Amino acid sequence: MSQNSEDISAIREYLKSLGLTKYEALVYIALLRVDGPSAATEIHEISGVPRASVYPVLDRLAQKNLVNISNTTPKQFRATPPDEGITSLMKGIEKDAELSKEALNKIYQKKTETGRGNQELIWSISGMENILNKLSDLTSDIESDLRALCNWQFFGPYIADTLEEKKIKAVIITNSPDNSVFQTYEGMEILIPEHPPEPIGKGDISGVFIIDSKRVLVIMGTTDLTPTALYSESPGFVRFFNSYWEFIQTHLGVHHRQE
Amino acid sequence: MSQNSEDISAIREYLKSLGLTKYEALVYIALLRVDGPSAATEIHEISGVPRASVYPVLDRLAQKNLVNISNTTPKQFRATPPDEGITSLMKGIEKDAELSKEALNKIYQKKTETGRGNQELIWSISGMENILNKLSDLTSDIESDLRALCNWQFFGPYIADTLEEKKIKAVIITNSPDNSVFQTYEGMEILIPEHPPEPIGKGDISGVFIIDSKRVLVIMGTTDLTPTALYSESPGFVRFFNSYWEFIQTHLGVHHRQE
DNA sequence: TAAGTGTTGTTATAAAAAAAACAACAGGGA
DNA sequence: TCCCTGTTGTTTTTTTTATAACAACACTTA
Repeated sequence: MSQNSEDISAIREYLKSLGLTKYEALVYIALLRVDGPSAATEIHEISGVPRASVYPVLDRLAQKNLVNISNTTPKQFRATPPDEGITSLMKGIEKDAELSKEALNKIYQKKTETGRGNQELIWSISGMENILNKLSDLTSDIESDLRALCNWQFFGPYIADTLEEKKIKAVIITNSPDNSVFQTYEGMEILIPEHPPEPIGKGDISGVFIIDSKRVLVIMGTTDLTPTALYSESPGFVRFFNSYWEFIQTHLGVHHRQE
Repeated sequence: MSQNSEDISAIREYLKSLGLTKYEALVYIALLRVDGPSAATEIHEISGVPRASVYPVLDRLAQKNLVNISNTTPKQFRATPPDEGITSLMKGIEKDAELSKEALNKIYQKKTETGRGNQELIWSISGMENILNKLSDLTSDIESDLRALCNWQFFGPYIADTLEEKKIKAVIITNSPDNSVFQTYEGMEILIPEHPPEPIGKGDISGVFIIDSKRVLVIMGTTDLTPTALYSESPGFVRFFNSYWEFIQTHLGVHHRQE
């Protein structure tokens, strides 16, 4: 067995997300490593979990359908295969997700019609995943047009994919990663300035997305730090980035234009 | 607001499955209840979470994409709509589930071919969900035939649905819930004894499933207790329930036969 | 057959970690 | 000056981990 402790730590983190304690994860991993069913003492030896603690841990794993028990003397324990076990765990979690969604929507929907509120605020979003989720939400609600300034590498293919079906008019100012061909659709225009503004030119995870001329998402990040984004419908904010975008379009010289 | 503390406790349990602490759940629920964005002090008042604790909680919720922050003075906080927020949470969990499945399968697969092991052991399965999962696994792996003795109400439609496509020969001894028509398929035979054995006759959650004449699942439960099942490939176990089943078939008199 | 030893399963207790709860301080704005 | 906001530190509570102890059972040996 070439299993090392780094791998086991990583697996433990994944299983922690699925609701397993450290001991539960260690015991389940140990059972998956052995050939056939095992007794508690053997599990203790392989997993490093104290022998007396192994018993309640195995009971909890059985409740979670990750272990089967044969009531022999000594008891024998067998791991549920990962595909079956993890699927079983996920079923329970998905059910709770569904129930919480319903219950929370009941609370939230009472407010939806009344609170249009606060176009004036600027919202921070942090973490690449959260940012991409927001971009996804915005593009799914898009009505008429998109103007963007961004790295093609990080955002280009996604935008082309997403907006092609809707026939949304899009103008993208972007860098040229190399002389490769851009995937576009009719109605999508690509502008490549001779001297792209610095974050774009440097290949950072940056972008300005102006949706329907009234909503703006600005992504500010570098390839080595956690990116942050700002989102707002505030007219001042929109105006600022509108003019920023227009400035880039008109003053930095367009080196290449592709439709 | 007619929200009571029972509802909030239930929602908290669901959200706990999704990895939220008590305070995180309370704050998110509070934010969903208010009209538009709120300041930290207002959240404290509505949620009952101590004011000083609200800040780190809100930071963590923002990391989880459940809250957006506007860095005004005082800061304003807004809840992500439940659909979007829960979906976002689930994405992370599903990713961890997938990663753990892959990593665990790597460990487990090294053992699959070598360990045929322990047809002799009898495995206990407890909880209706876990039992149904096992039945599902067994029926998806079925090769030639099924004999069963069970309540039609609990198991009949499932079996008919599942095995119809495979054209598996099945013989089911069951009770007659009333004079309703059984859903069957060609190759599935229904036997209804005049005096069904007691658990079956009483309508308990009981059943004997003999799969391919070499694997047996026995479900023992009543409608008011948590059911337990036994599963084994042990020849002795299989022989016992084979003969039990044959005895029922030949001695209790068949009152009705339907193909 | 009885005694001794080792194993198994269970429960209780102690220690550590995480979450909840509370206290206090500094800075900013009215 | 007072109040609010944001932050940090400390204490308490809860949960998990780690350890200790006991009873019962099984096996071996004299």
